[in-house]
Amino acid sequence: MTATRTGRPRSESTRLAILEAAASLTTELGYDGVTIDAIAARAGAGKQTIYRWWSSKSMVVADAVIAGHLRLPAPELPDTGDLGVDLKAWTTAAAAAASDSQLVQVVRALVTAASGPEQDASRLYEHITRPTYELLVNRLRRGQDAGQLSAAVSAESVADALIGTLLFRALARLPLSEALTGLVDALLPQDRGTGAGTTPRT
Amino acid sequence: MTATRTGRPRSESTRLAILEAAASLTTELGYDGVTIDAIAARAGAGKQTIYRWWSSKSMVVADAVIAGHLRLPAPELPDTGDLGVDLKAWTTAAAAAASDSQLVQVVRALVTAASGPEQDASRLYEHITRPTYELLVNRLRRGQDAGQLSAAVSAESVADALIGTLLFRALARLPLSEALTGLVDALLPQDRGTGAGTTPRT
Amino acid sequence: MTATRTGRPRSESTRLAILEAAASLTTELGYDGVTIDAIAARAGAGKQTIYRWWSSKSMVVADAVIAGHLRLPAPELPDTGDLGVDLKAWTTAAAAAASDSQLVQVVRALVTAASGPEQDASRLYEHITRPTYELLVNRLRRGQDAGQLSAAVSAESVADALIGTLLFRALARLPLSEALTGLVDALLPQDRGTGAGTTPRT
Amino acid sequence: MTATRTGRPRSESTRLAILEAAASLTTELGYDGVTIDAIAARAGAGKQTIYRWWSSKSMVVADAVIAGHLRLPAPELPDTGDLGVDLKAWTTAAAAAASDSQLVQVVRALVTAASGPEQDASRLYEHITRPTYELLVNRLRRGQDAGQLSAAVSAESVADALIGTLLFRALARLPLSEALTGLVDALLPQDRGTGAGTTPRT
DNA sequence: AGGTAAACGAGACGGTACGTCTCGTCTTCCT
DNA sequence: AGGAAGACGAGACGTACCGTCTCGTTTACCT
Repeated sequence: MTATRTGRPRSESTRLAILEAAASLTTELGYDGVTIDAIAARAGAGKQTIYRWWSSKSMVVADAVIAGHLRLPAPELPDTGDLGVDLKAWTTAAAAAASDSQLVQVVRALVTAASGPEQDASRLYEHITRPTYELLVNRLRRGQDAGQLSAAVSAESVADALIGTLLFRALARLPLSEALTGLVDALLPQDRGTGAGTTPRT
Repeated sequence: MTATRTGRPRSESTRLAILEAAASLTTELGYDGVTIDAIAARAGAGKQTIYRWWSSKSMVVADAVIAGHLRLPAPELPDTGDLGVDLKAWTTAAAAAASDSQLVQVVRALVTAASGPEQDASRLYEHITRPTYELLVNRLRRGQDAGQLSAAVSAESVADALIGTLLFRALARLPLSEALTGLVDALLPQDRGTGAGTTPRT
Repeated sequence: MTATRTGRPRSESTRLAILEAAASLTTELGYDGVTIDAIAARAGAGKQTIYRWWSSKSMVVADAVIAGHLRLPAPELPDTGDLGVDLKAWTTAAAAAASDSQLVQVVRALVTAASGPEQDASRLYEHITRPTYELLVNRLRRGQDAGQLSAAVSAESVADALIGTLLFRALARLPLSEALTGLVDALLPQDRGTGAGTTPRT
Repeated sequence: MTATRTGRPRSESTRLAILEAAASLTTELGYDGVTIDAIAARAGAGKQTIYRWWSSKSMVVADAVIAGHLRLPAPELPDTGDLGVDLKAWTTAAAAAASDSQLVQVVRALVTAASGPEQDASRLYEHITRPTYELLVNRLRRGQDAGQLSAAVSAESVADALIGTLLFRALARLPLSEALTGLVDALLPQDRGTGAGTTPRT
């Protein structure tokens, strides 16, 4: 029994223009550089229109990410049947993403946004972090089923370690590739001898 | 051949008062609630005196952390000779720290500060991140020497994974304890059977 | 074809509150003691609202003068038919005004304001100086028509001399009354024998 | 009983450098643009040295004027024996000075400085205004003795009118030449027919 | 067709904090 | 003791955004 609303309906084109503006401004200036005024100006919208539908800057940016207007550093994770090969592919893609300063910019924006109200943070987690996280966990579980990863280890913990390493070294501006390769090697001991990662780093 | 400086020397007491004020305001109001004006007012200093020595709010707070005016979530890492036991201790301390919202607040401040100019970021890394990182790496290396961790894995990668997991789950406001326990178990397979972590999480 | 303005219209009550605040602060503290911050605070307005409509402190004060919120040292000039009598009345009123330090304060503010951008200066001239100037010139012309002032002299020059004398001696903090009386006597020779001004000053 | 002062004597070269710096800065930036810091920097002096010997910015600038480091708009007043001719010469020189924007700048600086403490103002009057004023008065008195100006008029009032007109029209940025010419014509009626001023201005 | 109601753009509003500027004082070393 | 250097507390400056508040206009649904 949805109350039949009267009055002018919400403008879809304005909604899109606002998300688009938020996305491009975040990419260009980083999260802190984005302002509601600038979003409104670029979108050709009134500020009130933004405040009518979103509670804060962080929610606008979060929605822009969720709606896909902001390209996200979500490395692909194939499933060739060989977990080691697949994780190396993910590692390579992640390292590439981390070397793209615009993507890192967006990550920092999301970290900052996630520092905001609990409600905004969980919305971001649900739509952004969790999909990647569950993709990893599921692939790891299939690897365990195939005997490529010990069934005794926690797939979630491995996913945490992979994503955490990615996040830590990206934020700290440290080289990423060897760290992830080394981690995969440490977790998949039987993979010995196939990659650069087998040589302990100095 | 230090250039003999002339003019009134920098006031040490003012420097300390500013760091103290920055620390107490961060604790009370959180990072976003801190303003340069408030720091200056509480420290009994002029704003210019702050801007003369620090480039931004984040650097003042970072210096307060470095100088120890703000307690940092730096979990202790003992060396009992048993790497598994020591890492579990570190894990427990880390989880406790992550459940202290004030400490998490400070971490977020540091992440923000690390998003600034390269120079500021590396200063932070040198003084804050690296000590913890190297502590972990060294302990892990001693564990490898004692045969408690495979000599084939990269100690750095393991440290990255531990710190990364801590950072990721703290920022995402997810429970931390099991993730770290599970990771330690995964990395020290011979430790099987001694902890709660052996039961795969659901 | 007035451009149809959009957006919230300018608040008249705020405009008045700002002018009122500027006027009272000038009277209380003198021109130099007035600050934009104080005007905003007393008017209950934001600073930006002041800067949106006025280019500088001096223009706010000038507008307060123009709008009549600040009493101006504008001596009355009657028209009794006898130019000598009328100018003596103006002289007396001017001398009284010049002995009021608050009024002199305002004059100094206006001189300072007139030192600013050409546009501001001419606005002040149009609204403040010229009315007084033209009043004098017109009265002098009627005196010439009545044969009380030589038709050969320039009425404008006489007005310049009167106002100039007033300005000079007020700024130099010199006694004003005798100077103006003496000037009137010098310009209206037929008025001989009626005033104190006939006795040369020592 | 002159106390024989001990210690290092005041540096004459520094005193001169400060006055020189004050003069050049006033010319370049106008009175409001001058700062004690800038004077100190340009003079290669410490700020304390300035504050030790002068009470305020206005006194430094005033001293610079008095000491002749700032060229003043002091028109020459010859004495050919013909008062009309001499005043016309003065008028011409004054008009030329008023068209020199740097000189007008200095005049405005002095007006502002004269708005300061009574003590500073009278010092300025004594050294700057009065010499010019007395020059005029004396020349006018000699004109009266020669029968070229009515002995009944007040020489001081005429001097006030001349200087006042000059000041007024210079500050109001109005053309000066005709105003002064017209005034001279009005005061020296016997001068009829010799100058452009006889034609009433429109 | 006219009326009602909500969303729209624009932009002014009261505020807060910013980072800069200048003031007049203070502190150090040097001459 | 005077002087150059320059840090200090204080506080005003003019700007940038915030989130709110009118305006006039537009676009739907409901008589």
